[in-house]
Amino acid sequence: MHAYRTHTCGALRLADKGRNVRLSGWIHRKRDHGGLLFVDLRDHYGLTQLVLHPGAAGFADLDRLRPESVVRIDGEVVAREAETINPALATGEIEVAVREVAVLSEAAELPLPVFGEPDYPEDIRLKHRYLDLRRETLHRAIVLRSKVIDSIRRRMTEANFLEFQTPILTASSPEGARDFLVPSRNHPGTFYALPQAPQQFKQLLMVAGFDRYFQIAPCFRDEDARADRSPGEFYQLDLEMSFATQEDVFETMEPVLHGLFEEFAQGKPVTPYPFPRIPYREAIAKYGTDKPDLRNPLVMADVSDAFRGGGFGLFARMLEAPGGAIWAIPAPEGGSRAFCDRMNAWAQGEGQPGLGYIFWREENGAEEAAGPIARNLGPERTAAIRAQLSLGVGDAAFFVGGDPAIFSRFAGQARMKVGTELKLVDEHRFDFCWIVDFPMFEFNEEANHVDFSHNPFSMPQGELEALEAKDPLEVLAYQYDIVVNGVELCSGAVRNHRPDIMVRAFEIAGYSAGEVERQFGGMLNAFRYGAPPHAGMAPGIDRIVMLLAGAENIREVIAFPLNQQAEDLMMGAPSPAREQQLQELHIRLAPTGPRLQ
RNA sequence: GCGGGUGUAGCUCAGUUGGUUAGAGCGCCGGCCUGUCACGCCGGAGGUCGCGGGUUCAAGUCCCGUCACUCGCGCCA
Repeated sequence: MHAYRTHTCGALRLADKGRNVRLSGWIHRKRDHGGLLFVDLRDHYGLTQLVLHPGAAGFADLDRLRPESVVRIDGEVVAREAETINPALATGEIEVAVREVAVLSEAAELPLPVFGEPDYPEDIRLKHRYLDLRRETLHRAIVLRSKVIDSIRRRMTEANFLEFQTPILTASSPEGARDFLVPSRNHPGTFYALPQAPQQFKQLLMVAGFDRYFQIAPCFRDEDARADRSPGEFYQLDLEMSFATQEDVFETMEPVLHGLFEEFAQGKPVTPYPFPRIPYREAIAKYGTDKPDLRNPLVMADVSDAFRGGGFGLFARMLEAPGGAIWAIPAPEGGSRAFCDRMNAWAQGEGQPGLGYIFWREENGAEEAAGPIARNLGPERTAAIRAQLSLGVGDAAFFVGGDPAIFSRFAGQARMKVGTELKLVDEHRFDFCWIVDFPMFEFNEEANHVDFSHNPFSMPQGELEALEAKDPLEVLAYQYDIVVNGVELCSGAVRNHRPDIMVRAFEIAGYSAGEVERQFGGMLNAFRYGAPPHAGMAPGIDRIVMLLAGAENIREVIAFPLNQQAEDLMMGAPSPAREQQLQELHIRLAPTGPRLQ
């Protein structure tokens, strides 16, 4: 007989009745009736009920042991009486009558319960992560993560991608985040950087002729955490394709992402491909954000014309300022004073002066537009707005005005708030879209010069000609994001593989050719010996799993996450270095730094 | 770095207008119990009300400061 088990705790069925079996696992829960003891034995695979009578060998052990102790038992599979069958359990038709018990590992009193999964403080959960991971929801989420990654590998390999490893100890790469640095022992005063992404290496693999690359790539960025962004490290499905256009990347990855989500969506519908492609400026205008949640059907509209020179003075004045605009958020079936007041109060809570509105109702048999804006604007203009937004009696519209560059973000929040409040957002869907045509440059007001708006290594649309001929702020890039349910999964781009175009692009952003050469000489040189046009992207693995697991927090899909302060409470990282280590690394700490005695 | 929220037993939380000895459920410890599966019943231990200061006859409760946790902003393509 095997040293620990003949079956797992999820395996036994009625057909096994009469078998002598050996099981090992954790004591999940005990129900002690004095003259009768039930024990739920748990392992990765499931739960099996053990039953013991007093005097049975091992009764005293199981009676005494605390939950989460590990035992091995020998016993006989017996059928349960009809009225004691537990339909909630896969093994619920049987139980194991225990003959013998071996105690493999006794558990001390638990710092957090495994059974029942009550809310527990994060710091305790993280400090005892191995216990937390035993709990069913977290255990399931980590299993899901493993299966998702397995599915990604399979799909990428089927699409003719090869998986590569790229260096962890490397040089600072051109992403904009703060680097994690690793001091060099052999080269005093110098540092490796952990990769923020394998960006340059994957491009070099294309230059090296490998055609299609992917990697489940660890990425390191020393930036602060968010609920959907773990501090320090995260994983991306990093990929790159040679001789590929933007459209080629979309066509290749849409089946992969669609198939992946469908496989794990548990019946929730996933956007069929081709996914919608929404230009950046259109996304801002319609949704107020470059990561729109398309489960929300509301689309905003520019209603400046209806207000220009009109009787509603506040908005009319805003429109006189250069670039001023008024946007409307339609609110079908939101046409009540109570709802409009509630939205207005919400806006004030968000630090806004308020949220203007019109709502349409029937009063004494006549249709009427209500609210202060309608009163001041007059019936003609109010009717024009209603027509433009295709609204009717019982509906409302909300208005945001000023400089769209400033208010668009809030308008987007208001769109989501209205959609959520009116229950227009279908939670049981995965809605994909591409955001395309990002501007190559933006104007940095503070520094008073033109900056790259996203990745400086993207290919400008129109290439060198566009850079020479156009206003830089009008140049678009072959740069794209993929968005699911309002979550930005990743961005990607057609890369700029032409040194001359790169030097010109950097020049526009105020960098000299010499500086570009100094900082990115390695990659530029590579492009001087025959580089294929190439493009790629890098969806975040943690966020994909989060969406598929329905998790609110990214720590729920990472086995051993750092806390919000980027500390590992279990292993005690970061920690001070020993004096000898510092000496070897040629490092002397500033007086404020922590010291290891 | 900034803003919001939270902080009372190991955990989740209640605690009235400032007023006697700060409570409940879960967990823990002990006892009883032969069909439970959130087993049940009885009993017990467990509190610097985050910390510091202030107001008051009296502070868990009011005020000021501070710390921790958390969500967001900045930052992060």
